[in-house]
Amino acid sequence: MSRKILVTSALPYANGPIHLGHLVEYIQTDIWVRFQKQRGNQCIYVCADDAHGTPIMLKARQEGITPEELIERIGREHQQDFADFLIAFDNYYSTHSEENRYYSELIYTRLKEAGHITSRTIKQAYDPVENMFLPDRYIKGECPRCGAADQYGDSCEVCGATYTPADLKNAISVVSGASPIEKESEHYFFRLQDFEDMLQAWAAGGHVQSEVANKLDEWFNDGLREWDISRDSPYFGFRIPGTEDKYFYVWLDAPIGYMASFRNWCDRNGVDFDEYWKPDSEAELYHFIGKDIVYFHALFWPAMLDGAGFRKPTKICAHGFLTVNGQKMSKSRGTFIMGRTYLRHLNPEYLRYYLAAKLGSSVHDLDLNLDDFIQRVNADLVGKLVNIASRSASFINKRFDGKLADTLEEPAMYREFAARGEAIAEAYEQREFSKAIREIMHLADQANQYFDDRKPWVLAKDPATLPQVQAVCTQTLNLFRVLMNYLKPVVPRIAREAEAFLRLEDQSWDAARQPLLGKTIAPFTALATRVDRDAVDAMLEESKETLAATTPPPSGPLADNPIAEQVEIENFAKVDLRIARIEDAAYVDGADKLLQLTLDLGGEKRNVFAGLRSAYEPEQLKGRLTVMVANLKPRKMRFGVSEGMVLAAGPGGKDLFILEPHEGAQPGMRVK
RNA sequence: GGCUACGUAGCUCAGUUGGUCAGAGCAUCGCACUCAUAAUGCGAGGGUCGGUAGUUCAAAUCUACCCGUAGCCA
Repeated sequence: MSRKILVTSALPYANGPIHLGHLVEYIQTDIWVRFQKQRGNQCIYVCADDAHGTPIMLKARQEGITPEELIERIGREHQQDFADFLIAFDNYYSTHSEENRYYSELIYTRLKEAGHITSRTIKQAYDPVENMFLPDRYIKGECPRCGAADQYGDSCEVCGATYTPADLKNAISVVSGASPIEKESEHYFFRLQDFEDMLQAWAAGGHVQSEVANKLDEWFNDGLREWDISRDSPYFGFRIPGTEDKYFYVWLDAPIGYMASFRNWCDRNGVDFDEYWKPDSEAELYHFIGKDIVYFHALFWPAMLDGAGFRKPTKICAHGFLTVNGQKMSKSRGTFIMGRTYLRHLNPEYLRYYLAAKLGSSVHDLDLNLDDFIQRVNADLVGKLVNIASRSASFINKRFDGKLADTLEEPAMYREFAARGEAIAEAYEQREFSKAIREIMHLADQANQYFDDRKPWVLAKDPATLPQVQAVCTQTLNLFRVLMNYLKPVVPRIAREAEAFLRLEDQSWDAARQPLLGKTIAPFTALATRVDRDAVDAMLEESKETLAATTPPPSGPLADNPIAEQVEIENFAKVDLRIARIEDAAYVDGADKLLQLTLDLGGEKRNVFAGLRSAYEPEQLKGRLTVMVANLKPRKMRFGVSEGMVLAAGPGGKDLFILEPHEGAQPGMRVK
């Protein structure tokens, strides 16, 4: 009997492009879904862009467009990337949709009515310039433990300390550069602890991997706490019903996006949504996710569903992270590879094959070793598998007009190949893709051995044995056909081309039980070409370049010191800037930062103390023109009175650069 | 810091409950073959299974500690 299965991959965030790390998950899910469909199950694969939250709001602002415009563009790019990697979603949607608003409000309302929502006032970091509350990642400062500069508000990347934004020294808002203040606000909370017993029972019921269950036990032992689900305006998201300026935290409506995307698909395909989501649903629900978001999917999500009267997931399938050449993906090494960059140089099915060959059901990280990738794809896919068809088809095409023999040369062997299908299917079902691939390649070895043993190239030389050649090659092509069928979820396009070559329709899993006999096949054309090392190198090179070009360094002058509030021109006019000649410059006794400058304003002389000593020798400055604030109120300092200031740029230390006018400017001229 | 994983031949990985478990593929070397996209077949070399100490008749497999790697700490 055919199963009903709804499958999701985690929703990619709509603020940047898909990279190879993302693709592990979509490829893993897609292979599993294609397998289920090939087995004859009703399997629906939905996904969507995760389109809400502060980062999207700010990125849109930075680009000078609306959040809607941003998520529309990113969503389009995501879908194109997925399509080109042969990820076959049944529906790809967005969390910024009416269906999602509906289900978010519905779930929230039901949770609230059941008493699972509370509210209270909390203190939070607030940007007084931008008038917005700041997530931890939007506050930077010095680590309170080790003093490292430029650390985020939640933890220190240098020493690993964790803390709250209030602990940071010299904290600034990344958005405006202002010092954050603490401000109170009412927040809404989801009482996760109400679901502790239910979650413990659920987690013990085989719905998560053992490693994940361990992790959950740890969390259970710590005790579950309520979850902050509201954010204050301004926020790009859904407003919470019954409030004026509170929004659902993006992580509340993101998983609900699974339902919304499915609902959207149901409405267009006449399928009953409730059949899949009602509490006693017989349909299966699988969520493929990265191990970093287990918390949301194995605690909050089942609790929300349970509390709102929906079914819980059948299984949470968490996978590990992708490393490249044994290390975290790195921009400087060129191993932070975008999906699009890969596609410009390499065949998507090769990545699918390589990842499948290494993917199991555990949460282990997996490594894309590029040397191994080249060898593996060339040896397995081209040398072993496709070669089986290539070497046997040439005889059938040349000697027998493309016609297969009427009987198999070794039927027992064929039956054995067909019988292995169940074990391979079981490996796919359990998400042990690497095991399935090992099995398939082991069979491919046997097919090559068989062909070698029969030596059709020898038999073909003697007219008496020529008929045996047809039998041997028919046997071999039949073996190839079985193997290709087993590998079809992984390399759908190659499999489709193989089907075309064998003049077959789209093959179900069991189709290969019946051998192909007596039929005429098409001429063989190359199904896969070898990976060229130059293409891999070019991809790495391009990854270095595009990242250098497209992603501005996170700490540039504008990021470190954002542009200040607007001022009226009258305010600017109050500042009297003049060209001045540095007539003399000298060190100041007892001051390690200052230089004493004597400035000539074209008649009038000024004495100015400037903090330039770390960057300039007095001799470098003498005789130069610069710009000074001429009407600055004189200020008495320990070393004398400073009558103005010169203009310079830079963060300080050696990096200070005084302004200098173009040729022709005269001391005393006003700058405006 | 606490916790969770992981550390097996040059590379990528298998190794169910401790007893032919020291393996596979690729890479390397030798031989064979020439049908095939120089693709295949046969064979060989290569690891004291991160380290140390235990439990046991017996440990890659269990325990403790240490070293290294990755992640989580809402």
